[in-house]
Amino acid sequence: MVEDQIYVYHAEMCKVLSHPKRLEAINTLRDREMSVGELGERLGLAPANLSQHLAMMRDRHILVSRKEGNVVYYRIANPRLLEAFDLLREILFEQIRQDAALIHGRTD
Amino acid sequence: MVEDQIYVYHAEMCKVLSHPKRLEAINTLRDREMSVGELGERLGLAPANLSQHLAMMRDRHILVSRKEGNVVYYRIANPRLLEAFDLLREILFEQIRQDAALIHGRTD
DNA sequence: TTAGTAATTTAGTATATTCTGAACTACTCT
DNA sequence: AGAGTAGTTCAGAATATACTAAATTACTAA
Repeated sequence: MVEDQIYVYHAEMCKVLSHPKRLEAINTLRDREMSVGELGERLGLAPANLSQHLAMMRDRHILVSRKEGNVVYYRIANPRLLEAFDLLREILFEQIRQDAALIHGRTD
Repeated sequence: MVEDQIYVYHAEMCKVLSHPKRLEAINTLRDREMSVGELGERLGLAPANLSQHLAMMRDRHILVSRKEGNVVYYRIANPRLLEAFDLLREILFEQIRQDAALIHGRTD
């Protein structure tokens, strides 16, 4: 079925989003593009490792890059992805609050 | 940092969502709860395999289960998760349309 | 042209995920 | 109690992911 392909594609996108440092990279690029060097410092990742994460996200069209001289800048390809990022995060916070309330015996 | 933990938690959630059959299960449970047997038939999964997927989603509070006699029913724990599911899917469709347009030389 | 810098690619190892079949648990019905 | 059914758990093999260090590419500037 062609429907199956949607699930595969959807799952692949989620797989890219399923690493803390990739999520942090996306969130760090929220407002502006950034060089690989600067991003590496902020995330605390070795250049080779970061480069692999970025290539993966570029391949999935999550990020786009441009080169200026010696420096490569990455930015979010589609700002709408941040909507999905924020929504899921909001749902998670809600869930964490509920779980915490359960542990502390609250019902509100 | 405590901020790091959010990324880890967010990433773990995405990891659960990063399998086509798990996504299909979520989408199949959208409107009503379903027994493991019925779900297995719909998804075309072996009982052992499905059971593992379901346990994983239950552990992450994506699904909840209830037992009635011999039969176990699963349902979506938090309907808001479907909002995130639908939003990401919508973004993906948009992206696929754009990629297709590029291949076919359109600019609209 | 040479030395240096930014980023990427490659190769290898360690770890995690997925799936299968067999064993097991919990329940029903006779 | 015994046979049957629904679902789960366990053990393993196959595959995929993540990270590291070393080699490589593309560029800049002396």
